[in-house]
Amino acid sequence: MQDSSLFDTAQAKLEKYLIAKGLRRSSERFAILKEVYSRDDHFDAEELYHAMHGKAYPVSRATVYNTLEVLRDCGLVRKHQFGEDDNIKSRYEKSLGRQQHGHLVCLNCHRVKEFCDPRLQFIKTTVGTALHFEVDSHSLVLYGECTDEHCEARMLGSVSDDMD
Amino acid sequence: MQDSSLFDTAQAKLEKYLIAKGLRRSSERFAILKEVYSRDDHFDAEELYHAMHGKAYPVSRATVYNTLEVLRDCGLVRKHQFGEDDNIKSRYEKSLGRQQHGHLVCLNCHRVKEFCDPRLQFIKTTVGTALHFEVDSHSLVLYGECTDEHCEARMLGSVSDDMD
DNA sequence: TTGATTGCAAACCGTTTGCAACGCC
DNA sequence: GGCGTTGCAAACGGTTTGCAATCAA
Repeated sequence: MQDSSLFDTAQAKLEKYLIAKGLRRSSERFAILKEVYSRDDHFDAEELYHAMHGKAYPVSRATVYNTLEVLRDCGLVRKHQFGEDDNIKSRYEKSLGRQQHGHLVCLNCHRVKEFCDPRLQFIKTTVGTALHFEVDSHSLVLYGECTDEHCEARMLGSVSDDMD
Repeated sequence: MQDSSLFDTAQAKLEKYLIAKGLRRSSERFAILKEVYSRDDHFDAEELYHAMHGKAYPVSRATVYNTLEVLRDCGLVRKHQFGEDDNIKSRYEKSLGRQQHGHLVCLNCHRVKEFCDPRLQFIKTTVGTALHFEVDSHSLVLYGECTDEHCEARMLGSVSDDMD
């Protein structure tokens, strides 16, 4: 499924969700969805807010937060809190058609990488059964330092694809 | 290693750390350490602040935060951000003599359970190698619903041992 | 028309900070 | 005695909320 059709599918899903819930199909909501699905990074609310201001539908911060919550409710975005320091703000990513994955957070350059490991599924099942717990979702974050060449470069101020 | 000797060890470690760093061995710091090591739950700063006010050394919020940071620096407490809702505050737990573990967070009763799974270590190693990443630490949180009898009871307002 | 949604700014809440008083070294 | 630490309250930053204006239904 390529990019544009992924957005089409997301848009259809949002439309269906809004109608089902009796919510309005405002242009702001679809504009935000479009921006979210044009991105491949883990952005925060402020970054999304600023990105929207270069677009046809600049929106307020309140609408950004409200809409992100709507998109989360209907499974179109995932929200993360990559703690481990004083970085307190939430980060978001599109979720349609992407399986849940773990994250690597570099404590130097703050870039985020993703990974999948099938063994995690076994852990969820084993632990859930052993501790009488019905697991809905999970968050696995590995903190450390990326050892590829971009990292040092980033610390000196150059830009790259998936900052923080 | 039983409880009191665990605190003794922690106290010795803190003392050593403070001296090494040229920091002062204030009574507040040791009082907070004592409270932290008398607990077996995942508490937040506010809970610790209130707990200290029943003790010989009531301390200010500023001191709570400052000291928790000191204890974290010397490896005596771990800090967590159990997101997945609007719960934005950090939670802490003693760490001396306890290996890193995963957490199960019940979305109903907000209780936190712990678990260890050796397979997680393999994931860290595999992923770290594959993605050129030196893993320092990790956070694995499973969200869902605990199915034991306490859960419903808690939702009706009764108290228990490890309220989130 | 009309009630949900938006935008703005003020409120909120966990956490941090500035500064005077305190107390360990 | 000097300077790190504490306590207080005010500031901070991300997020939420109240309310009037707007707009989809």
